[in-house]
Amino acid sequence: MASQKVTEWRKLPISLTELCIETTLRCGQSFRWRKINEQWHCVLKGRLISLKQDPTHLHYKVTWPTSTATPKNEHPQDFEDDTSVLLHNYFALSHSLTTLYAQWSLSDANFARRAPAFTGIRILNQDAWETLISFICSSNNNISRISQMVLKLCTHYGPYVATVEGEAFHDFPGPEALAGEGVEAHLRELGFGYRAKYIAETAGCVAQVYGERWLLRLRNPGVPALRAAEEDILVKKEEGAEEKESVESKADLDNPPTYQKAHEALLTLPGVGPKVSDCVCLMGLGWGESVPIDTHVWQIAQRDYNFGGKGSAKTKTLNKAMYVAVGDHFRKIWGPQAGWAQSVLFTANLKSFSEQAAGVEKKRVVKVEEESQEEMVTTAEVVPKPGKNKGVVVKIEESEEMAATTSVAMSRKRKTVAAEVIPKAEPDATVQTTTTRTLRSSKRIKSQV
DNA sequence: GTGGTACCTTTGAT
DNA sequence: AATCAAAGGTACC
Repeated sequence: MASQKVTEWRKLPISLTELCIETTLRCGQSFRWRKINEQWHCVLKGRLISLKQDPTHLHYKVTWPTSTATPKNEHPQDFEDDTSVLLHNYFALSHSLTTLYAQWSLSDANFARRAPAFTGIRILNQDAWETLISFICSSNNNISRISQMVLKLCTHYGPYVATVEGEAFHDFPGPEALAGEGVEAHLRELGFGYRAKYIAETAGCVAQVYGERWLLRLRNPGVPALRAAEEDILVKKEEGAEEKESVESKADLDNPPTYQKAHEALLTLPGVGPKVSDCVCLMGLGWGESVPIDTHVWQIAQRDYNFGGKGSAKTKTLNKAMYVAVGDHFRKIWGPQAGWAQSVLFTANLKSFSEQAAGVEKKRVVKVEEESQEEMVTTAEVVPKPGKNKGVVVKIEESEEMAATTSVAMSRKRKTVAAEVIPKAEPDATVQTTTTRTLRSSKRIKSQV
């Protein structure tokens, strides 16, 4: 412990409206950041990162593990530069959040009303594998327990890195670590419930069938991976593999992934449905147009965007068609980074942030009171309602029509296929017929390995 | 092809 | 005190 290698504090210039770690790290994107003594800590890519923030800068220091005698550890100076790039990529700092908020506020009155209390919320560019497993854990669950479960995964299966104030920090375990024999039973003992099977089976698929590289190939090519060298590392790793692999690799260059393809591909994993797939696309693969529709966003869509209301009498519940319709609507009004805007409203809707929402809402009401009494009446209650929001009323007919066609396409893919077919990036024409998501077939895949 | 229901566990509300 | 719904859903019938 005394032999931990710790760098000095460094800083990146950034304003609180561009990034607010207090909100971004607590809003249910990443489940591993822990706050100790006013500093945030998390292991990313083998190193412990500690963060603190003031109005003008993000301060960070790095703690490297000592015992693991990788050659890199002998040159800590290389790592400091690496960490700066890592943080830049992790927080996706190439996007101007201020500009995005301004655009969303112009095109959406509801966003303009909610966002002022929740500035600085960014979508994190996280590791795809970690995002996948974390959000498999998230089903029918709450943020507090998800965080506990992810912590258990790390302490039981991930490599130890460092200790802060007596608390051990491990990195997130790789697919191989979670693909072992007794993992499912062990995770059940640890309180994972029915998710234990999903995690073990998905780990088996990724580690033994699809290959770890498969996940990286689903990334948005325009968004760099956490470490720029990540793809190269994986390519090198598998260079000695069979010829078939390299052929696939060439085919991929001709067929770059799209959001739709990535979404479909993830659906083949056990425990991954549309919502979890969208979370991985958005936060783990760099697809900004992905909009995960969970119970909260569905509530928002009904309350603030006229979904599931009088117009569409039948659909009170969120079915597959409605899932697509809601996402399409948000993409329409928010544009290519719709998933980023979604996370702002999502956070504003969380119970754990209700004070923050109420606080600014009160201030706003006072302001409005001076200007317009009529508006004041509608917003004085605890739950404000959309006032001048008629411009974004949903065109239900159009949405349902689109959803219907998509639904047919989605259902068509529910066919069992040989395991070898799945890992490949399919040609456009056959995308919908080459995937399966039945538990039986995923077991078959595992048993073939 | 849709819509309902079970699934693990914890927590907060009645 | 006991019971219940909800928690960033998915698989199966």
